[in-house]
Amino acid sequence: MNAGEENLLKSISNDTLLDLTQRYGQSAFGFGPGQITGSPGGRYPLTPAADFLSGQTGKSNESGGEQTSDDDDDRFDPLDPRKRGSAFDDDKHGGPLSKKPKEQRSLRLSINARERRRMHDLNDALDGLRSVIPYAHSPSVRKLSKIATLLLAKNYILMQAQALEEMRRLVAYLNQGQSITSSIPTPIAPFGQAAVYPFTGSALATCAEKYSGTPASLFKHHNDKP
DNA sequence: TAGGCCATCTGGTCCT
DNA sequence: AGGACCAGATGGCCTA
Repeated sequence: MNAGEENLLKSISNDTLLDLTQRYGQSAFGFGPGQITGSPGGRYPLTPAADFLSGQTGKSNESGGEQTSDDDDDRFDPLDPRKRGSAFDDDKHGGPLSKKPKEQRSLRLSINARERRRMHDLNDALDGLRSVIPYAHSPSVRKLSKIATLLLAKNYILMQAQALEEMRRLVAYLNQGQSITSSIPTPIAPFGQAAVYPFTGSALATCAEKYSGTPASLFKHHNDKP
């Protein structure tokens, strides 16, 4: 996780994230301390969540499209240096393609366009992933990097699986207690008392928070690497 | 200025 | 043969 994403965590939510960063720190992303070193900022502009979400609006599925030429992609901007591509496909720059036959050049441009669309589809899928995992989507928060998105999603899935498992155990425990104490009503011990409640302390102490879907609950678990 | 992140091009490989 | 997928190379942008 870079410093930009560290800042992201700090700006997710004034209340929950303060607690989050203090308790779980950077390991919430699943990175080890050694992987945090360097920590120069990310390149992301202060992109609102709606910014990359709006990139999906009105977007057709280009993978199944019939467009084949190099300039058919509406997201491809020849005037934008970051979207224009390298000088290799520019005759005026005398790139390798300029020495190839026109047919080969045309084929290469077609392949390039296809690859570009494929990568755009991949990025759209990543945007979709960002939109469903709980992290701040406010304009003041940087967009998650690709690697951070994947790691955060992985932790989120693992946390949800654990939450589900503990919920099952909770239901089983309640059902069991009901059958045993049906004749003699006994007060049930409060959550968190491990002596009478066979669940992990973390599961009990933050039961409500755990299932509320807050970022804190997301970052809390599964910091270890497989 | 270094390093992180990204988009794009490119050639290779595999699959249909 | 054509398309999908992949990884390496390259260069631009941004931030500390």
